[in-house]
Amino acid sequence: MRLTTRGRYAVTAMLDLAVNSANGPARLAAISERQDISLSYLEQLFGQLRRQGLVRSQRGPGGGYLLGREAAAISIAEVIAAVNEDTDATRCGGAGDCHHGGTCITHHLWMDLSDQIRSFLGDISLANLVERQEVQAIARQQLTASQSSGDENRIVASNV
Amino acid sequence: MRLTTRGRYAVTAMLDLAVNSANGPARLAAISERQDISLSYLEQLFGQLRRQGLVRSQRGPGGGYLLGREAAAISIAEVIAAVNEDTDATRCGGAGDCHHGGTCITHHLWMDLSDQIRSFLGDISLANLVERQEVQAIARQQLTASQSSGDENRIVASNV
DNA sequence: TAATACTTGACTAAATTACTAGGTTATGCG
DNA sequence: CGCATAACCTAGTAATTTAGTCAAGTATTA
Repeated sequence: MRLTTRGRYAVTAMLDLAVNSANGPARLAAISERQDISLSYLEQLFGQLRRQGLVRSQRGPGGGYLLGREAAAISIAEVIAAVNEDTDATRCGGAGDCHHGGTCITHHLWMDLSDQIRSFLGDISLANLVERQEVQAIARQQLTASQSSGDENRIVASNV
Repeated sequence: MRLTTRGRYAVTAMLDLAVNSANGPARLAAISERQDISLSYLEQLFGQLRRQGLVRSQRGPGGGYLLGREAAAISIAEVIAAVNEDTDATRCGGAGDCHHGGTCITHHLWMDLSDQIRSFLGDISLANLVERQEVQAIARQQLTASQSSGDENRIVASNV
């Protein structure tokens, strides 16, 4: 499990898609504009997302992308894994002969830790994020109505 | 929070240190040999770890590194953050003016997700890992005693 | 004082990221 | 039909990061 801005772009775009594809496919150009991500870069990412079945595409005018499954059935872990090529080539390619003869305990350990993270992110769905986003948006609107400062108030439900 | 092999190296080395510094400082050369990580690369990583107070160094003959705090008080999140330079420069540097005037909801969302991961990894300590490692080692020994295949049997307690 | 061992900095090859450019297919509509 | 629209594909590229080397230091202790 690798976690970089690339994964963030993917999650961001998928979230945008989840929100904006309710009535018909969403165009990459629109997502690009809304989220300020390079269109061609999005095309690359969505190519990978499509190959993983996370999105479906509709070509031609009026076309665009739709979620491959319902938002509740798409986990953040899947999205990130889809664009990160999962290069888990860890020294000993799972064979366990990575160390001076003995099996490397370290490798196992990290693999397990990695699994923990994967399962953690696997429990968060796009739907969860949309939900949270709406909660945040409402909270923000209410906040804006009562005051006008530009501070960064973190009003966030801390459990996903 | 970035998660790459660099972080894995750091966690691996810190785990080795936790195990092998019980009776006196551990030399980087020994860690390098045991974990098969380049000595000079380790030096870089430990420079950062030391600056964050995660390890203490003892110079001269018989010197080496010790944990900066007890293993139970060092989280995986800290170790990873220490070597990853925490480049969380996310488009809008926390100002919230990243989008076409409006605050980018996406940014907030990702920040929160990132916080979730951070707190998750923050709850796992080096001591937890050592503990698990020992459990695994015992399980492996027992396994080896009963059979002699070279398969990858994952006998792992799934809760950290 | 000499050996040991950490410290620092500069430097490098390879990989990855983020992005651009330019083309090709498919599809709906006038 | 033909044209605009959109996905799709490929190649290349600058910037950054990773992973590592090399070569000098500096501090400590036997």
